[in-house]
Amino acid sequence: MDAFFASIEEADSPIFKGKPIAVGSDPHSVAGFGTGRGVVSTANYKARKYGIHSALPISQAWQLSQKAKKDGEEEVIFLPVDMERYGVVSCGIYDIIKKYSKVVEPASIDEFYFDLTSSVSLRERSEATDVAIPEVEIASSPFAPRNDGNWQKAEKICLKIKDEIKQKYKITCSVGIAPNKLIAKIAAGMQKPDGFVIVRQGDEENFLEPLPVRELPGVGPKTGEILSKNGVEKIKDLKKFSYEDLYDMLGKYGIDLYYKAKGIDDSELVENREAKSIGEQTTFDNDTLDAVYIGEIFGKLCDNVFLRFKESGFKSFKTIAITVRFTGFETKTTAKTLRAPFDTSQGKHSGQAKKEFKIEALKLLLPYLDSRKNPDNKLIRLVGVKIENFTT
DNA sequence: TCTGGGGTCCTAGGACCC
DNA sequence: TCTGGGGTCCTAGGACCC
Repeated sequence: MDAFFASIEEADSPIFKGKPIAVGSDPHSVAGFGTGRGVVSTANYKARKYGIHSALPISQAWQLSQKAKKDGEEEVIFLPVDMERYGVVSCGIYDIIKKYSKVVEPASIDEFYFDLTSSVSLRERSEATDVAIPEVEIASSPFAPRNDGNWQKAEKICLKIKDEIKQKYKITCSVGIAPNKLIAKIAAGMQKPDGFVIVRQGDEENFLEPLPVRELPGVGPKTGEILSKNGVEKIKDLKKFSYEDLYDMLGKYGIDLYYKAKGIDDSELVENREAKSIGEQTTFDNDTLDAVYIGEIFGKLCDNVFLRFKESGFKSFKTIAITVRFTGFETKTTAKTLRAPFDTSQGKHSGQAKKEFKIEALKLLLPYLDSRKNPDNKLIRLVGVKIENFTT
């Protein structure tokens, strides 16, 4: 999906239409200062023109908005994240895709992989084949849609899906059609927003070669830096190295990269991923060592995590982990795996089980509030709690 | 200058077992 | 006094993704 959160807000509230929007934490705009300490989740394209983008500190986004206002442009509309709403839309999009493909993998709240090899013949019998093929122009790209058999049927289905999503939710998405997930993902990102890119069997390497290596999923700032120091800027440059070279450079991940650079990816679609952990964390408005205040917030996090776990359908978990982040961003974690799984389903009143869980979690947190694990009395910026190792 | 919140996966070292 | 090799589980930290 394109600028998913911001697009939904824009579609839901006509008064926002055409205005610059940043969805994220509260900028705390008071008396001419933006003091909020979160980041931007999603900015729509209008706001991106101001230099506002995902993960930008909200205070900086606020500054950019103020500057734009001074220059006679529109102020940015800052909106809180409404996950529940986005989740509902995400499910609706899944349902639309599911009509056209038997195998759908939700990769995140706004990304889906779906397999059209098996459903193309299915669609011959149904409505997608009745859709007129719109003229699709991909500016002088060698990867532009062409007329050829099943690829064209796949193309029709994807155009239909794009159209249904646009009709129902008034938002756009970008689609990549390719022989595997790796290429499809990169292709989908190539022409955002409202993009549509097809990379056929055999074209994978030509498609990848000129792209910056950072375009490969999994190559982030650190790996990018290591690669850059070894003279790798484009995906093409990766091919100068044997996989032994890449293993020496990056460990096991180097082997992955060796194949990715050649466009090779045989990973299967995963339709139902089970959660492996459930956690919540909060950054305080002001760093603090106030045990009562921290305890209160931490207790709420525990309550939420416990509730979400009960809703998950799992019965018990084995590991509790807590996170503490100090002023200066130094972050510590403590985990404890219980001898017996923590059973939330039976044997006790659920209120009792929750209380016991909170006590266990609190035992892990407390040393950070006093000299045991915080001898310098550093102020705390964030606390979090997470559970993992689930059993049914 | 400041750096959210929800996750997944990997690594390294230590404890422990046979 | 000097000490292998295979394996599992656990903890802490880090890279990465949306």
